[in-house]
Amino acid sequence: MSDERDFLAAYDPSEFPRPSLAVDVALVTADAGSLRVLLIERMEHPYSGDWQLPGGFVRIDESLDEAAARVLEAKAGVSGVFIEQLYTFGEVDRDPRTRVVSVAYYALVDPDRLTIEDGRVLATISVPWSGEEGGPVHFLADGRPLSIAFDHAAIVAMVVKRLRGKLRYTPVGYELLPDEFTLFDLQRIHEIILGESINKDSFRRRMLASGELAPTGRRQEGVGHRPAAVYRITATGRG
Amino acid sequence: MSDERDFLAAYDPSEFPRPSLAVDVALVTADAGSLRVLLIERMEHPYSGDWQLPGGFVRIDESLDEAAARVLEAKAGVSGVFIEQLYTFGEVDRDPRTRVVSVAYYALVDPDRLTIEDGRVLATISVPWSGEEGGPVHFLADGRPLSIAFDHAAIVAMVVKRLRGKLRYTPVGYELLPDEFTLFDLQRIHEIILGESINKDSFRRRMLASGELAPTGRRQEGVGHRPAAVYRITATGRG
DNA sequence: TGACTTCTATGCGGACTACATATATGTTAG
DNA sequence: CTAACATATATGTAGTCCGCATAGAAGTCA
Repeated sequence: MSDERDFLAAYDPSEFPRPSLAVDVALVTADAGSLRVLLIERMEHPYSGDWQLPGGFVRIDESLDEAAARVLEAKAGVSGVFIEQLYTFGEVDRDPRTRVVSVAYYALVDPDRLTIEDGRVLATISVPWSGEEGGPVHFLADGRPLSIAFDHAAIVAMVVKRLRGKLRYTPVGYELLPDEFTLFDLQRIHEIILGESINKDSFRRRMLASGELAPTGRRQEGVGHRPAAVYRITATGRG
Repeated sequence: MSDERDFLAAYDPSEFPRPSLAVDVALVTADAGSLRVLLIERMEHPYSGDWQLPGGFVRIDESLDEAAARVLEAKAGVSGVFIEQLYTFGEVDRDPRTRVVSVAYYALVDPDRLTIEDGRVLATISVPWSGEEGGPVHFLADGRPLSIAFDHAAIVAMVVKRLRGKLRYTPVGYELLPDEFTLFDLQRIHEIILGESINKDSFRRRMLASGELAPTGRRQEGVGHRPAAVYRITATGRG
């Protein structure tokens, strides 16, 4: 039984080399007809000039969830948003410098709550596959392709797949909207995530029947046509 | 920017303490009307006498998937089965000895392919919640409750939740059956995973319409009633 | 040979969705 | 002030899928 030796290694870090442990966070938004993700420009080797997700090493005295929230706050200035663990990436050569295993998280936020600082970009995610097939995705800023560091493109690809999967049975779209919204706003979010158009009437009926929406009594103003009713989420929808 | 300091820590393990990284594997089977999971009795402090999942530390030169497969082979004698990453558990105090972050995997296997050695048990998983609510699960061996080490009960609870979720849109049940099976065998697997009975006719129609089943032309033998047709999985079902 | 058990096939009603049509309610142009 | 316009909202209809019920088929066993 090698358990004993393994535990010595765990107690004494100098005994056996162990992987470093990091978190990377994909901060995702839906805007202008596309999913978008916050990327940071790398200034150092390796992948200098490429773009990466906000990330950082896990400290010895914080949980993974805490590390992800800390990284999101420190490198994207965002806190208090929906954030969830996605998957852990552990290929041996995913970081050319040293062995780094990364626990990937994704966060969802209303684009109005974001401010983009220097050296950051809210890249458009281009998804060349439909449904939940999976596959690579591409990144654009101002219409030009971005080069992505490490395996971070694969992380974002998995986020898209996860979002599409969750949308079939969970009210994930609300996290990408402000507190109050119209049914069409919500439909637009669903269409952006799924990458396909949705039948308007079915969508309305489904959403209103779900019990997750509560009318505020208010309506849109100054929209040049009949104003839509404004809704917010019920407690059950938020759970 | 503290990246520089963090990277020094990554390069020089003695600079900053870093979490240990382990994998734990829940080897799951369906038998005798219940989901079951392989547990190993602990012989040492902490949790001496309690039961745990097969697990081990991730080596510096192997990927997470490789580590999980190695652990499953070394501690359960099983290889070549379905295995998939589940979730990464990283609460600070989940191991009282030292900080250990664990990437949990789950594996599915036909019970006939298992041999249970000394100090192991194929525990029955008792699930006191329905649907995909989630919540705690309990473990029984020979009708008596087992005490579970670390957070491994929570890991298995998440496996059950994941299986129920996957079953709605994926042919996960095949992994728990031998190569050839009847429709009722498959239905029994689904019922065990979901924890509720399924309408027989709807299930038949749904499965046959899915295109994932191919009749072998053979039938059951010596069953005391009309024998059921024997099926195997098509290529699309296996993907 | 006939009773018995389970498999297999078919029919029917309800629930849900996609698509089509009709009506309501605001803005804007003349 | 009124009519054109645009979109929201409501209603209707056909197709699909699921659950339930019924009936026939194909084995074993007394």
